Amino acid sequence: MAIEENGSGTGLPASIEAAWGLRERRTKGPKPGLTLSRIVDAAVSLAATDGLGAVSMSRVAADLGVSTMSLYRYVAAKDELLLLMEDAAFGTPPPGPAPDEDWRTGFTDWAWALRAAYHRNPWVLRIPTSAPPSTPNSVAWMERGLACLRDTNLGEGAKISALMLVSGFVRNEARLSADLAAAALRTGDDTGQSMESWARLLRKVTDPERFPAVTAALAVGELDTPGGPDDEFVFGLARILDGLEALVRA
Amino acid sequence: MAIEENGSGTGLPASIEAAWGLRERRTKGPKPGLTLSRIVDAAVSLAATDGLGAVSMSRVAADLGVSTMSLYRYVAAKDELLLLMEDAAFGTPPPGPAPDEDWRTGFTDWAWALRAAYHRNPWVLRIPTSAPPSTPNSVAWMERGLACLRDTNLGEGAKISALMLVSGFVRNEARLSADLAAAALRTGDDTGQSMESWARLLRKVTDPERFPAVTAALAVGELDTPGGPDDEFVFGLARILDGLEALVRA
DNA sequence: GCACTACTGCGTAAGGTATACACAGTTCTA
DNA sequence: TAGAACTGTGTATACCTTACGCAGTAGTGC
Repeated sequence: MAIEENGSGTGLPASIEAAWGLRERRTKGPKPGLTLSRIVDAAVSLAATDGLGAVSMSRVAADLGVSTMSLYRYVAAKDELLLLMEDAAFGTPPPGPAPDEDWRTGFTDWAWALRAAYHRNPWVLRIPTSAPPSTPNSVAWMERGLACLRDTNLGEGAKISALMLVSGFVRNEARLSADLAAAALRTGDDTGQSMESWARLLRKVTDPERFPAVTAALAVGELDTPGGPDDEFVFGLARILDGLEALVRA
Repeated sequence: MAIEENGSGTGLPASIEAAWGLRERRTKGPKPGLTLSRIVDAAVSLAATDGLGAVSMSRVAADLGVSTMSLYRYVAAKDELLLLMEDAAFGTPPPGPAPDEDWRTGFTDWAWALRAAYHRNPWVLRIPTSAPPSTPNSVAWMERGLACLRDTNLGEGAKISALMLVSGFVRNEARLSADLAAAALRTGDDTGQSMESWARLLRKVTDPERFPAVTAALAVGELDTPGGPDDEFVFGLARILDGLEALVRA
């Protein structure tokens, strides 16, 4: 990602500044035939249909009917395009909490909304992360999350820590279930049975002597009947929010 | 990742079965000049010095003094090599909890040890994840984690959920601090100041009207003085374990 | 000892990737 | 109207993974 020193001094790449609405376009040369958002949209729909692996500069350009290199007039490197794709995938966050809403219900809604965004765009999870959030929608999501914690007695640092804790959890959980779904697709099972096939694998490979705890877990057979697909998420979120609540009450 | 149907029927790729010690080697042809572990070691030390991006099949082969294609006699695809690299990076987990140890202290130690493993091998965080853990050391780490929860009243499903919750948190936290360190390296700040430079960026870009909560957080200035590098980890782990403890006590 | 078989390592090549650079054409500004 | 600035594009480079076929080697069965 090329960070060039430009007038605005944000240290952001030019394309990201453009996404923020800074950086008015120069009026000199020929009118651009493309827009940053048209490029990003094309890349996003490509990722949605064929996966992130299908997103190459040439493929995106071909879908837009332009040459590969013309994309580089809008984006300095592929990294930047990926960053913008991520921003587009998240979109505008849902409205913040109602004025007198309990912080916990607001925060819970926020977490579920974030999870839904990942589920809508699972390819986002395959984008290699590079830096703290700096794109408009990412920061907007952050804003909404922080707003939920507004009326707690947490310090600002703690609020941000709590936010990172929950958003990290959501991302992780989404990644896990996406991996599970992908593995299921590879082995041909349907998604519900992929936990089961993992359990079957572990049973074949773990010896009870060396892996007593794993063996015990497998013995109960709870792994084979995974229950609803939301269970893992519900469990983890409840634990984290319980832990936060203990802190807020203190 | 090519999954071929072989005798053992684990559904695992041949190289991973070899890592488990299944699959005795055939004695027919010429003696192999390489070993799986020599290949993995070379790849790991390459990643350690030059980053995961430097790990290409040709580069690894060159470091071993063999041709690129000979690696494919030991590994069916690069994915498999990456999986084995990850397994090697984690290594054998520390011993499990003492017999009468409190679950919480044992679990805490486990989380810190996992974090240390990530910090020793930050390139692991750049490996795209693909499936639930199925390599020897990964499962061994899982075993040790589950062992900590042995004497709690949690169901086996809940134990696994708790394990995934904590291990996901650790991974996420490690990824975050690695990203921060990488960003700092890009901008030339030292690592301690990278939070500060992120705050500076946000200040430039967020307008108080649209982003009141973010602005408030920035105003306090707590972001600029990040405290110790462990703070975020300590905070998150404490919250999660508090949440788990509430469940265990109930 | 000899054929057979299975295996190893390697050279070549195909098809993909990102992107540096030069160049022609276009549009606004002085 | 000249010049500057900007756009799109073609070409070229330097990578990448990996499919395939071939030559050589080490055991096995006769």
